[in-house]
Amino acid sequence: MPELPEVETIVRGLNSRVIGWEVEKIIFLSGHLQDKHPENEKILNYFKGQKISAVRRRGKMIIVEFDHELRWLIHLKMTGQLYLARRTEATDKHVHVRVIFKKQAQELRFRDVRKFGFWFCLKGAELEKKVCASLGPEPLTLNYQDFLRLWKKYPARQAKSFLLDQKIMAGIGNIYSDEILFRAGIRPDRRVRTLKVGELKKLYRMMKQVLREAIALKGSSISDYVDSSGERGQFQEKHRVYGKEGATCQRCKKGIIRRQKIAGRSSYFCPVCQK
DNA sequence: AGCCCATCCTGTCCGC
DNA sequence: TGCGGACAGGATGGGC
Repeated sequence: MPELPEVETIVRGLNSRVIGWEVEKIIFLSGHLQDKHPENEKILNYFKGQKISAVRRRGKMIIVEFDHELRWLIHLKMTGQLYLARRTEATDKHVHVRVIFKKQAQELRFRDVRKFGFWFCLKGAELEKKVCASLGPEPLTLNYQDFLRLWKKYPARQAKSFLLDQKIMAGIGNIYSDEILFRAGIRPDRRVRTLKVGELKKLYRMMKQVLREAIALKGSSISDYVDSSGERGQFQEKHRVYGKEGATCQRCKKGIIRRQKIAGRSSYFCPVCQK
């Protein structure tokens, strides 16, 4: 579900509110998180009385830090939500974790319909090791020289697969890869090696522009996504191709937006003005 | 190396 | 109204 702009929005929202909040109690409401990570159960008590010192994002992962070395590593995958709600507000069967804070009417909830998401506790060093081993650089802080190095390293990849692979760059998912490629005028199945300098520059520029605009509009809400206050994003209104199969292309007014499985995912593009 | 597929899970939507 | 199939913002591991 959430990609970089959505996760960034959640992290910013939490950062503006929960810093210094003291954990009183953590309640796991369903077993699947502990089944996958039994250490969660063992170290639960460790967080009592601890204050949140920072909430960070790396790719699509959320990291919650405390004043000691144990941290939470959270991934929302397809349908995960992480938001603040009043303690008295009803939960449904998809809420899997509740974090109660001392002297706070709001609690932090982790809700996930499809249960693909994870939430577990790691020491800082292990967490950094795990995250660094699996994630490439952040697209928003990547400079053009390093982007060119990545382009040289993966010549045989399809452009879509290049953008989607978290080991190459971390944070872009199915929606934003399509929106970036549309704005760059590049077909998702173009081989990376065939991209000309002008196209590469445009791809780099559009990657940053789309992600920044999406963050400014607090992400895309297609079905499940809500931010840390339970609010929907607005960037879905700016989508030009994602989910628009059969529509006339807004740019060239000639092409009909096509859906095709590329890089294992439904991909939307204009067959006329994306080359 | 890179692509495709199935898999983890639940819900929704569409056609018959 | 029911039923089956396709599909969903992610990531991984196996096979080719």
